Amino acid sequence: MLGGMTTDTSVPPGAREAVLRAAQDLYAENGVAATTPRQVLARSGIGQGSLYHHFPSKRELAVAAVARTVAQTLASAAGDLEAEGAADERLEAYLSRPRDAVAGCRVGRLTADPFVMADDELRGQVAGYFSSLIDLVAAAFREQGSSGEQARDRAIAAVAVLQGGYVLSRALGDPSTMQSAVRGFLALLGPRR
Amino acid sequence: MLGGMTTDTSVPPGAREAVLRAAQDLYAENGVAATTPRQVLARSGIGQGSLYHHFPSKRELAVAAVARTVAQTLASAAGDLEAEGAADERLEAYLSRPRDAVAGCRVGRLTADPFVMADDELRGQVAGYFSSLIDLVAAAFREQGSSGEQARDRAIAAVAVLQGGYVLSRALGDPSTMQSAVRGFLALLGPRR
DNA sequence: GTCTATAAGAGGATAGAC
DNA sequence: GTCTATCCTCTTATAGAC
Repeated sequence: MLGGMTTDTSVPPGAREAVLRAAQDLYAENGVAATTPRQVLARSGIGQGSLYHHFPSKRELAVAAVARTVAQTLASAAGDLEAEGAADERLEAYLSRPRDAVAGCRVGRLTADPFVMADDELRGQVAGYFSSLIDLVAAAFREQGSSGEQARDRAIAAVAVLQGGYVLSRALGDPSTMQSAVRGFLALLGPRR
Repeated sequence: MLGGMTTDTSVPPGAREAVLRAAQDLYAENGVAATTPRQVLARSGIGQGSLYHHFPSKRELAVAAVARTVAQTLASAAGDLEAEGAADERLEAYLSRPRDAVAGCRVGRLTADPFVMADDELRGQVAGYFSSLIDLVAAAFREQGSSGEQARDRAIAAVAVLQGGYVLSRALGDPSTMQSAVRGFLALLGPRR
């Protein structure tokens, strides 16, 4: 094989690629509902009709672009959580890794997006992301010694701290708020590891 | 005095009141950006020009409606956090109180709203809410024995768990996810109280 | 496949009668 | 103060030439 297809971002541009990347970036900035096809065209540099040649509607574009964002974000998390080494170190590495907190979470913000929440498939993509992420984190907690229900509650709390950290950093315009949230959570977790 | 003015919701309707309440509800459902003046008119039952008689623009309506939501939500939190009794019990009561988690946080969701984030005053209202809320929670942690920086980190983590709990409950369409997040956090907090 | 031009509708706001 | 009617712009999507 000559490289994966779903998440490879280092490929010759191409119109379809350019459109998808522009859409992903614009969704990260303003969400799906507020992003117009015109904006996607302008940023990707292609012409009017070309967008509708590759994607029949705004909705189909959103499905494709959100799928990529979900796959990329999940792969990145798995990279930390399924790395080699002790489970507690992997958890700490994942939770405290650098994040552009003021920009917000590309997936989490979609839970407030009316266009996404009104569409079953888009909604399902977001649900799938968090379901998988929680499973990954819960597996690490189980490995580290927590058992069953406790591991799952801790995993959900951990992912919530990150998502809430994004919300607070964004609200306050302060990247350090995410760090405080993670530090506060890890301190509680720490003593008994 | 005959009752407070800023947050009283039990007052004769009146057009301005009806408009504000309709706007607050619609913002909770779809956000500010996606809520049209037409929708506000339809839900409040008033006529077209009447909206613009009370509020010069969509933006001014948003400023007034968001101010009310912030004041109400903060007052509700203060009710729990500044009640009588032990600080740890007030914290637990606040964190585990019933919430419509799948609906999302009326204030937190605004951090993903492009209309809000593009406007300094609206953005400032959201920042003020979280700043005050964190202060309230941090005060309780300090009272309960945590000191200085640790109390603040814990407060930020606690508020993040709630905000992230809303995001996860909404993403998964499952109210129990908020409960798991809070349970996971309280379990870590519990042993050393 | 890509472009320019354009149509149908919704969004935000205003005019002016009552 | 409240209503109906209306205006202009932007959004989404399509048509059709190249």
